Formats: sequence, structure tokens, C-alpha cells
Amino acid sequence: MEISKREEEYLEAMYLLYKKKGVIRVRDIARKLRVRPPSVVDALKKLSEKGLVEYEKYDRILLTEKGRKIAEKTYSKHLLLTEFFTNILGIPPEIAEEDACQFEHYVHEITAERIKEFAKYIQEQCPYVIKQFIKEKMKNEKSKDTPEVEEVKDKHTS
Amino acid sequence: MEISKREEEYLEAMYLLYKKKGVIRVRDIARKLRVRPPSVVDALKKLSEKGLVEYEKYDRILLTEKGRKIAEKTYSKHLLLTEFFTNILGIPPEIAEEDACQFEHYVHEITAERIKEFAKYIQEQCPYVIKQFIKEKMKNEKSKDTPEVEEVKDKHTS
DNA sequence: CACCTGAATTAGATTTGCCTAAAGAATTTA
DNA sequence: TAAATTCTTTAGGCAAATCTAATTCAGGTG
Repeated sequence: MEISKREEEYLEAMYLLYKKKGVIRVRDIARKLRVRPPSVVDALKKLSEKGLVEYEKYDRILLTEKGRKIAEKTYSKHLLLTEFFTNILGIPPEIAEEDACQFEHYVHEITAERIKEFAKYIQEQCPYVIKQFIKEKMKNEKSKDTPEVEEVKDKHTS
Repeated sequence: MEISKREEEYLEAMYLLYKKKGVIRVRDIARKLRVRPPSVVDALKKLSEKGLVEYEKYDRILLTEKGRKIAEKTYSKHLLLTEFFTNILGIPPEIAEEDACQFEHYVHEITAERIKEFAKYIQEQCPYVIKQFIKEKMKNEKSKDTPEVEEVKDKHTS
């Protein structure tokens, strides 16, 4: 059975809401995915037909076993990608988050797994090199925020 | 002006066709994107309205300056991602290709840039570690293709 | 208990991207 | 150059995902 990117996003949102609050409400899903409640109801009906969500109107909403497994798999990719982008590449958290949030729906198992292994391996084998890389990049980041400072200083001291 | 993932894919396909053959034909775009020719015509009309493609029916098809720039940007991300997946992570080429083909449309400039820098840095700073990682993974790959061999050997030699 | 409020739902419409079938244009070939 | 083939285009429709407006429901309060 085909499951779309968007459906995966719905499942993931529901999974996180359940983990955090213990209940899943239409309103909250809508907020999380930045859509209107009617769109959520549409999605719930479809997901329910596919056996990924338990849904009867006006009743409590739950993921089925199958739905939860998909959500977990997606979310674990999300975590691993975010970590890689921030810890290894030194990407700012909000951007890392956005990139992960998209790629998580496309990345092959093998690639995800490999990224995780690579991160571990490289941190163990050459932690200092990584640290150095991050440090370098962070520095450049900051100088972008305040691009004039260095130059001005030079002028003053020269 | 909003440009969708799919539109970016059309631009990229056209860009590559032009680079390779010097002409862009509906038929070839369709083949590349695995859609039927009428879908391509629809897309061309929209892209033309957005000023990304020069299109008059039955006439030659060209990217505009603007369209070409978008395609180039996308394609350069494609290349860099593919290289990272294959050369650093040791992902098989077809899978690396597919992952790149999706992520290229979402990855932020900064992340793409950082991946490129990281690949360069790590290859310079600890080329041996990378080589070792790849080697290890490749080995596991192969043993997956022929999972019985080792065991059978053992039995025979024991 | 009746009412009020906020949440959930339905109805109906829009947009994007794709399709098939059929018609029209261009190119190749006999 | 006329016919055959191939490519391109139009017409008409479908499915996914979204929206707004209006309705229905559930829970809390006077």
C-alpha cells in the first residue's frame, strides 16, 4: 500500500502529540502541520481506511500498531539527520531541523543507517578534527552576523 | 514567485537535455521524468508564464536565463550530494542518486555548502579514516549479496 | 437543565499534477 | 511529393491535498 509523504507527516505529528500529551486532537495536528482542521479530518479518514489510524468521528484518535511503526521509523530518521547536521556539520538548529524534516521522508534506510554509523565512527576516530571543523564554521557564522567588526578594528588599530 | 519541487525537476531535466543534446524535446523530458507528453506540455506552459522557459507551441524549447540559473543551482546540489553519499558514506551509486535526487530540492544552501566543505576537509585531514570506513562498509555490502558463502566454507573446512 | 463556547465535521470549491484519447503538425521515407 | 510515422498539442477527467463557510457536537457554567 502506497503511503504519501504527507501521510507520513500526519502520522509523525500524531505520534509526537501522543508522546507529549497522551491524547491526539484534530486541533493540535492542524497547528503542528500548519493546515486547517478540515484538512486534518480528511487525512484521518484516509489514514483510517488504510489501517494506520483508529478514527471514529468525535471519538478519541489513536495510531494503530502499523501507523505507529511507520511514525517511529520516520521520527528516528528525523533525529539522526538532525544530529548529523548539527553535531557533525555544525548547521544551525532551525535549519538542521527543516532539512531533516524533509529528507526524513525520502532517505533510504541504508543511507540513514550509514549516516548514523559514519557519525559514530568519525567521532570516535578523529574527534578533534570534527571539533576543529565545527569551531571554524561557527566562527564564520558569527562574523556573518556582525560583518564589519573585524575590518573596523583593523582600521582603528592601524 | 513560488517554484514547486516538480517545477524544479522539469527545469533540471531540461537543463541536462540541453547540455547533452543541444535541443530540448517534449518527448525526452517526458522520458526523463517518467510522465506522458501532455503532462510536459502543461508544465511548459506554466513555466513559460513564470518566465523560466521560452515556449511557443511547435517551436524550439529553451530555458531562460532565470530558469537556467535555478536548474544549475539544483543540479550542483545534486552532484555534491551524490558525491558525498558515494565517496564519503560509501552508498551504492543508484541509491545515492535517488537520495540526492530528492534532497536536492529541499536542502538549504548553507547545508549543501557545508556538506561540500566537510567532504573536502575530512578527505584532507583524515583520508585514511574515510578509506577505512568505506572499505568496512563495502565488505559488509558484499557479504549481504552472497550471505551463505562464508558459512558454507566453514562447514566444508571443518 | 438550557445555553454557550470551542472543537470537530460536512459540503462544496480550488489547485496541482497527472492521465487517456483524439487531433494536428512535422519529419522521414518510399 | 505523397504517405506513413512520430511528435506535439488539445480536450476532458481524475486524485490528492488544501481551503472557507456553515453545521453539529461535547463539556462547562449560570
